[in-house]
Amino acid sequence: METSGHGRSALKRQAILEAATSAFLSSGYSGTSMDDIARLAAVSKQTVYKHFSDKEKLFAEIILATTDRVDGMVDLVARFPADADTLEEDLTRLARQFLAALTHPRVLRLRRLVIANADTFPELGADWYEQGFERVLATLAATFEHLAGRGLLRIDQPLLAAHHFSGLLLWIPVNKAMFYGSPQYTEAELDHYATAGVRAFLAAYR
Amino acid sequence: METSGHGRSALKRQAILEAATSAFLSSGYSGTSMDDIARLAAVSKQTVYKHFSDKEKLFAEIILATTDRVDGMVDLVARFPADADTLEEDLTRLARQFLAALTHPRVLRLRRLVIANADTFPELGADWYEQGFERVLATLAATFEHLAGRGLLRIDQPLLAAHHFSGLLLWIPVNKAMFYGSPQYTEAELDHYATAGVRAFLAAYR
DNA sequence: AGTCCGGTACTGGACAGTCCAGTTCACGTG
DNA sequence: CACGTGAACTGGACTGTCCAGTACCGGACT
Repeated sequence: METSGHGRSALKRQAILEAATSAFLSSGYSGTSMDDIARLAAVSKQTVYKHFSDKEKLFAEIILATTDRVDGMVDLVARFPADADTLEEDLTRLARQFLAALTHPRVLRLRRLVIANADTFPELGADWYEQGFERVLATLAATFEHLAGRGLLRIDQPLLAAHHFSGLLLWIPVNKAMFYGSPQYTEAELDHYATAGVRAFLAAYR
Repeated sequence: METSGHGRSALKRQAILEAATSAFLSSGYSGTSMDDIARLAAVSKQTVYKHFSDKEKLFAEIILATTDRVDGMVDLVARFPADADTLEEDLTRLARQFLAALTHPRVLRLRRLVIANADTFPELGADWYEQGFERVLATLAATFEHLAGRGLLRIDQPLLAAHHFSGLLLWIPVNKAMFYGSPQYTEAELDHYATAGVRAFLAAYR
């Protein structure tokens, strides 16, 4: 079974995945019917069932597919420059990119979707957290440890520091976004969260 | 309509509320049927509908009823002692109580329930956040401002400091709990989160 | 002509909300 | 202390709707 071929079948499969993703994201798991998905993909329901044995499998595939996208974020963190002169500036830029990534409406809705169905699909929530979040945090911890080795930061528990870094940045906007529909943050707001968070982080860990 | 009377009707109403709460908390909104609730309350379905016009109203009432419980937390924060000698100790105790309150399994499940249905019941999510979370944060900000006035903390934006305080403490455990079923944290883990978070906070804000 | 594939109609089950016929309970009256 | 009365409650049947998953048919391509 090829995942990105160009045959008719592969194209239909792709169309179904895209339709299902957008449907699940905007209406939730139980709010989306297989008929909706088929209609949106311009495909018969039969074809949907030919590619995915049931609704749960389709849902799981969509959620897990999104964990690839954290690779970019991991690279970003891994390539963080260790330059004493521009540390605050560099950290702020990194923070800003964190915030942009995690307050992206699509990511927020995905997050809500996973949380909402964590009871029904326990392994999905765990996978998402481990493959997505913990991977970034581990990389960030390694980066901090490296910076500490150069004497740029004073850190004894790198992973804890990484948690604190993200907590300072993300708690407010992400938390709020979970309870409200999906507030679009302005650039200025995100800049403010980034600079304030980094300032507090450096005050604590430099 | 008395809310806590002892008449037959009031007792039934109470039974329905309790049954519905536990059903919704363990099975979610759409996973709970009105028949389930009636059965669990040992009451006829008709009686349920006599007290609550429909499922949405019943759900809303349950969620909003829980916002009262933050009063205790608000009091706790408002009565925070301004003593220079024991500041770290006092803050750690407060942090520990925050953590205990927010990692209580019931609170976590409630939180998931609200987030999961924030699309369907937008005003519920907003209310919960504002009546619950923001109230505590505002009180905490006022307390910090007071401490800053006494020279115990160095704070220019009290509300931001309150956000940072809670972010340092809660981001890890709450975030994780959203994605996993409901991990029971040990006392030792919570102590660790509290002391580490407070240490970082004081390093940044003292 | 045979084989595959997509569309449509169907099945079985769940569930919100209604209706009704009969029962229990609280309570004031004789 | 009986008795009657009205309100609240019960059990269950019923309607209309929605939906996951399946069966079947007719047309296209080979």
